[in-house]
Amino acid sequence: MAKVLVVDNDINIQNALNDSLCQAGFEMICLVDIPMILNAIAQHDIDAVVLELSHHEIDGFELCEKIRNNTQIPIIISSNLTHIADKIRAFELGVDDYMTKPYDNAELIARLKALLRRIEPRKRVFGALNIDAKRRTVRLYNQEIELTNTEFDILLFLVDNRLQPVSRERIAHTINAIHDDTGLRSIDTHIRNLRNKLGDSAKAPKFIQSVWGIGYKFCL
Amino acid sequence: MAKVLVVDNDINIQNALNDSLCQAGFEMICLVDIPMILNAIAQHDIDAVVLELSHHEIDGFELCEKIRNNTQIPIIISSNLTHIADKIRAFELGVDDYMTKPYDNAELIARLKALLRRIEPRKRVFGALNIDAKRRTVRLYNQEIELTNTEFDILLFLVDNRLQPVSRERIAHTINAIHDDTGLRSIDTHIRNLRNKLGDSAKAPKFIQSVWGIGYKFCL
DNA sequence: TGAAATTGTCAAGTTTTTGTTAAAAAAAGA
DNA sequence: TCTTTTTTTAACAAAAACTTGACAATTTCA
Repeated sequence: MAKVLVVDNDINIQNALNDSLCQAGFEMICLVDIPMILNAIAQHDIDAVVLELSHHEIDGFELCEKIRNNTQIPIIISSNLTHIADKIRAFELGVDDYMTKPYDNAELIARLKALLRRIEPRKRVFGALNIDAKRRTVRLYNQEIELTNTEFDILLFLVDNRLQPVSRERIAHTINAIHDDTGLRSIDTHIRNLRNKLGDSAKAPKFIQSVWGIGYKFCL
Repeated sequence: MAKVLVVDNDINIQNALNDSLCQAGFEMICLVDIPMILNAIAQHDIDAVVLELSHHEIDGFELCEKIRNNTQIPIIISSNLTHIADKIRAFELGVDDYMTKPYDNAELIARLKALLRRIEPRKRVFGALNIDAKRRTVRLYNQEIELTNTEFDILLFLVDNRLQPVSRERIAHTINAIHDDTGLRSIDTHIRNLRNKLGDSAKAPKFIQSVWGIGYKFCL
């Protein structure tokens, strides 16, 4: 089931949320340390974030920004701040929903579900292709396929931008924090190896399509 | 810009919403007839729906259901019903957001934007022509048309400067970071190919019109 | 009307980009 | 360290897209 990260240092709220979330079939973890939060998200270990804005130690807006720099993970704000300006600021930072306290946990869960059914986070299933981002495994026709790290990262990146052509530069960025703009052609080789392992071909692509002059796209 | 369908028979709200939406760069239409609503949505003519639940003539919940039977178009509820049960029922019917009156229109717009950026790409629609900038696809009469990169870039540039003539120099700039002012005539060829693919002609242009002595313009 | 300038069209020719392969380089394991 | 795996590079072939130039057609303006 989906795992929700709750960032709130109020123990009572944590407990109440935990009950509600568990009952609704979610898994919940609590973190209040920024590096740990960012790390957990980067590991694809989290499906959604419920974030208390007016935190004691953390600037919630700043944290939003940091999270959005790396991922498009769903974020729901839970806050005492009722001013429109705060809401709008949050939405502009890329937040998906904003609830002002006090609220009914049942509504939070309904909103969470509404958001998750839009995103379909961990379920990356495209026909016979099944990708588990957290475990970093790929199954094709229910049979596991062994990918190298780079191949997996490229596939995930393509899938998360499905139907959109992505340049070799952008692919290089995601698989290699530092890159020197040289060696973009090695991506062609990775794509070729990926295609081979997926039973795909350049001429009649089922999954990865070449986009002339741009790069590649996942076409499912 | 995105087109929002507002389903609310309160004239005051219609007007206020229209002001806010227009200012935010949205286009708005109002419909209160169910067949017309469903038809407009089926035509891919709408990007999002703002739906008043406690309508006099319409059962909002039922309409939600009908809409969801056909499409995954974003739906935001705007309602007097403040009970949790109503909210949850709406979310379970597939609604994306739920605002209880009275609310600040600025918040509605922030939420609308948050939703639309999840749903993805900006679409440019001109009659039968449908351009998706992010996916770099073009549909004419709901049928996809294959354009080369340059053709697509030119079309997008013309569309984004619609009704105003743009010179070959400016077109060349947008499709070619470095250019040497020679070979502007190749743009004529691109235009020709574009017109062919769009079923357009120089003599009786439907989309791309020649502006003698200047260049071309998108005339829709 | 007629000349000059501009645009339309088409068929090459040229350039750019991608596919493929093999081998070298780098990284990871043992 | 040595072996194995993974990644990058280089080279060539193939494919796709772009540009060019010639000529026809059109528009403008004197």
